[in-house]
Amino acid sequence: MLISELAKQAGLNIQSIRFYERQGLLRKPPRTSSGYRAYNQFDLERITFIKWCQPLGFTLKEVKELIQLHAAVANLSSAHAAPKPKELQRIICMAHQKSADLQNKIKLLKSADHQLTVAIKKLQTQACPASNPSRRA
Amino acid sequence: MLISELAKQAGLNIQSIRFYERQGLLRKPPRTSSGYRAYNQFDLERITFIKWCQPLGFTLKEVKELIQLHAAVANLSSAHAAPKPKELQRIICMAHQKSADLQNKIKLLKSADHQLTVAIKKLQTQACPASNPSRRA
DNA sequence: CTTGACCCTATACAAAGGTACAGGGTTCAC
DNA sequence: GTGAACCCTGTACCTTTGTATAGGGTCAAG
Repeated sequence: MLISELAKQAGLNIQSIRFYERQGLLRKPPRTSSGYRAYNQFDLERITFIKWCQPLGFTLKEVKELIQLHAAVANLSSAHAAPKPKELQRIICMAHQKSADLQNKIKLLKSADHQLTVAIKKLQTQACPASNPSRRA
Repeated sequence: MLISELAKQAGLNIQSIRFYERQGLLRKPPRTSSGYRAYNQFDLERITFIKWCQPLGFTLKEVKELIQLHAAVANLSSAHAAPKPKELQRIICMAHQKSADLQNKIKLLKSADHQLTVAIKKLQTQACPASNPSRRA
């Protein structure tokens, strides 16, 4: 799969793919005889993962860490090339940190949503003062 | 309150305050006779609000919209200067959109956190294979 | 009446995350 | 064998969200 095909399937543009490669989020792919990047399904999945992470508020740097984390877990399953204990501890620590961050963010978002919901109710009372829903609903 | 006092109380630097003013997130404050910006408690609260919004993933542009929203709701309470119906509808619509965004984001974050938790468990099994907690815990 | 700690404007720079363009090679169909 | 549609590298540029710096005015203490 050449770069434009990957871009099309992943829904992002060619420049961004090369940018991700420079940032170390995508591997340096093998090249065809004429020097064209040759991608596979794995690269597409990687981009899908990156695009999933971003709206969650992870920076590309953090996504890179998550990819390492994922690789470490995958290695457990494949039962070879397990990381050294120290490295593993670092990854676990990072994962805990990310989890705590996520939970905190969830809490804040819930509170924000609650406040927003209250605000909407107030606004709607104002918007339709004639039809008071509390009377018959 | 001069700008450095506000900066200190709000926990952000002077340049950022002027930047927010340029972006329309803070009002253009009245000036002293020598041209110094004169702030009050309202400005401090505004900054507190901005800083609360940011970790929730709102851009400054969105925060600006939320401020409009908040102003609209505040006007309801003070029972004067209520916005025209059309404007009010627009604000309600925006609020609904934001609420939907928030709920979606919460869902994604929960799913992400779940996956992370699973990953951590797997890693910990690997990290301490000798002490298997499922045996006695 | 000078010195230090403020304030002002304007402009430049920074990091993140892309996006576009210039200048040039490759491939394939006609 | 030439034109369109690809690909390459390198570099420049854009937006967001600030931070820093230059050049200069203000104010209060000593």
